Amino acid sequence: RMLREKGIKKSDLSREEFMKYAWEWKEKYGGIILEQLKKLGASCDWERTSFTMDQEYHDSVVRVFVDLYNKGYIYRGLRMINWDCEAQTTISNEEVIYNEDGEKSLLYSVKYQIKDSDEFVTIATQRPETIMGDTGIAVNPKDDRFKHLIGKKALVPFINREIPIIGDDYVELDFGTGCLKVTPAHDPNDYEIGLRHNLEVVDTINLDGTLNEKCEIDKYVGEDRFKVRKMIIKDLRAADILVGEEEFVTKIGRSERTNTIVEPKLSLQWFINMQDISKKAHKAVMDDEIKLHPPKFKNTYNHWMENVRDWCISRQLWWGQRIPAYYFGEGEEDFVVAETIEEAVSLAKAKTGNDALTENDLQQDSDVLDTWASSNIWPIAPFKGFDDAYFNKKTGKIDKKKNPELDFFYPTNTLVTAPEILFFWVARMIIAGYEYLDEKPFKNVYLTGIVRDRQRRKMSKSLGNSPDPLELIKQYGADGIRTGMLFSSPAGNDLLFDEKLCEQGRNFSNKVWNAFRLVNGWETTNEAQSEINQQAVTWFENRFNKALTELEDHFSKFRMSDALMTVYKLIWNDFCSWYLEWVKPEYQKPIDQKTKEQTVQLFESVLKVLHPFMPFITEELWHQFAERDSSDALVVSPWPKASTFEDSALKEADLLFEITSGVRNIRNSKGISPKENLDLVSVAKISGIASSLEKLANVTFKSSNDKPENAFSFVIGADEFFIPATENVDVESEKKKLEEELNYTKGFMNSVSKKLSNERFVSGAPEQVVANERKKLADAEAKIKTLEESLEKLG
RNA sequence: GGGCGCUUAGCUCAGUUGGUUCAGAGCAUCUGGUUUACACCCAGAGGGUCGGGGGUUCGAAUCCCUCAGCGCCCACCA
Repeated sequence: RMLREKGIKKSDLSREEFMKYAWEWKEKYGGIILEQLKKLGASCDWERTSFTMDQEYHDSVVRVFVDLYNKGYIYRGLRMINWDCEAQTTISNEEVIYNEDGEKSLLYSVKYQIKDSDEFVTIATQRPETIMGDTGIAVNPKDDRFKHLIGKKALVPFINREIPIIGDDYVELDFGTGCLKVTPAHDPNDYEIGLRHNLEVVDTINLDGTLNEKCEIDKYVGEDRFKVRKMIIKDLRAADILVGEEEFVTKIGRSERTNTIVEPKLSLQWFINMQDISKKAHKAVMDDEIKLHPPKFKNTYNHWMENVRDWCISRQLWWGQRIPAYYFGEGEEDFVVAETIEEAVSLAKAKTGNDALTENDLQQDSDVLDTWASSNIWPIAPFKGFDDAYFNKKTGKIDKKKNPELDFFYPTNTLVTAPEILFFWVARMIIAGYEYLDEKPFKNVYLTGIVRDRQRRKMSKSLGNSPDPLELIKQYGADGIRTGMLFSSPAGNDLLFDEKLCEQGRNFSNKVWNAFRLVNGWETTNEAQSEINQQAVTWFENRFNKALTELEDHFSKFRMSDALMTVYKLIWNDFCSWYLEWVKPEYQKPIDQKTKEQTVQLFESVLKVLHPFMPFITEELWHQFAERDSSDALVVSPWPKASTFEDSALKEADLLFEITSGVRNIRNSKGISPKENLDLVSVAKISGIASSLEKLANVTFKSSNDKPENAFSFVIGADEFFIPATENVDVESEKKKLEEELNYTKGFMNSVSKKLSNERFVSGAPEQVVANERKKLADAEAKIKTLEESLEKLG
């Protein structure tokens, strides 16, 4: 495409010149991609980049082809390819241009006589010039109009060839006439039908687009196919068997090079027989020896593998590994397959018995291998697995024990790739892995989503909706972008890229940075650690371990955005909003030495779990907290080990937070400033956390059985909390609030007791579930009692 | 046409074998707050009949059937 934009046509170039341009492109853009990855903080071994067209890799690809050929997996077979009659060459699918609006064409209806009968069938065709290549007529077996004809013979107009009428589902009931002429040599679909029904192949068109003598009508021989179309229409009309002409729009393919209409042509291509070679690869995934993430792709994989088709590996291109087949004649068997031309010569001599053969008598296949036929050995080739030292040519197996690098990297942990190449690439790597090492190439396959924009459109050059990574990094920082992208990549779904998420990521980096500024700025004192701070530290240690356990679970299931969200909430809500506020000394006052040290330690643990998402800021802070050299860098520091956590410590803090929120709620709704210290009265037994509560909620706690007269209140569990008011409390609105809560609780209690009075529930449900319901009932009853008493008091 | 999957708050998505108040999170929205690490911020609130209908069950977002809509992969109309 780049060359086309420069106005250079592929036909103007030789293979060598084209390759030069292709390499230039690769050097330029391959380099840019690597630099972008580095800027984004991808943690890779940059010394080990590899490329499938590197000489060594190239040699491995050729070696594999020869090996698979010798093992009998590779064969030559017929397949439809695109032929350019003017340029006299095959062209790849990419070089066929389809006019988006289609081109107007005519659909002709032609009568074919049924043998030994006066009956006719009418077929529809765009290409009457191929009539002489017809070797069958197909109808849909469900078509009542025609099914009585199946098994009979029809006669091809003018030449009276007898052709069978067959039933095939391929035929549409409501297109054309419902009868299809089958011309296996000149149409890909007809070829497939022909294979299914063992139809003869009659190739009536020469490589230059003229008809040959196989069409059996002398005046057409040597004439161009389009001229013959005009001639035959005339003849059909004259014979009174052309019964209809209908205009319709068709998408016809034209050659990019010459703009001539592409001729489908049967040609010998190279195939890999997939049936046997793919069996182990199929089983490995079905048995979870290799795990696909998300697991739904297991179904897709299974279906593909069960119906695996032979793989056509030759491509009519220049860029790629040339097929190492060398021809010495025109016959179907007049070729040899060899890694080098020298070997080919000696093989050819042996095959022909002609000792005079030289390199000049051999012609290498002009096609190259499908790109996936080289990338399928990606887990092996970069580690030189196919070198003579490790690859046994006789057995066709690799001994990885002799190759420490390969032994170390094979199998690798996880392959990260896009779902649309699950078959093209992933499945074929697995197949190659079992073929050459009898072992899986990787343990996990993580299939990412496709990056789309906010409107779910794919990122594309023409839409201009793909942002420049470097520009984004300038705006939001690499950490911000990574975080933004991971926020939006739930496992197995497409990744809806939105700059807003990068902004959220940037804000998060900022939050972390500000937390650092706070902690780093604390002066210390020798005072003993207060009970409050000690409680806070204990709580956060437990909270951290719980989050770490969750995090490990998410990672093990490859749920990246969930993992990120766990860390995000741990830091923003638990560490910053609760913990730091809990231990934070008064303005410009010092903190005790022990709490500061513990806080820095906790902060460092938090940095560790954040590091995979935000490598830059976490590494920076890691070195701000202490003098550390590169061997102590965060990126190589050990991942924290999840230890057990005390649920009781977490529960106690939950109560603390709940009461604090209750107080804040009242402040908010009554317009009381957070700075104003309030009295908080309750019978609740919270002495253990009272001092922490006083700090976090800015209250003075008074344990008392007396309910204050003029007070705001809220209920937690079965306990009521009062904040005595200085002004008169609106009794009605307090009552209303309590009544609402009472109603809700009563409704809840009803549903629970209804459940418990159901004989079948109590006897049917597991004990644990029933016990839980009973507890719910008891709690609700206690709460109702409290609420009712309070309402009574309010009158 | 064949196969796979999806439909839960305004948006993007969690919800593991049906049973802890299970209807959730983040963002967005709304209310109040700035000499105190952070307005790129703090505190709080509202918001969903879990696509429609039917069934199984003591109990369904979760299992089954059906209808509707959407997406992806493969094969593609003489």
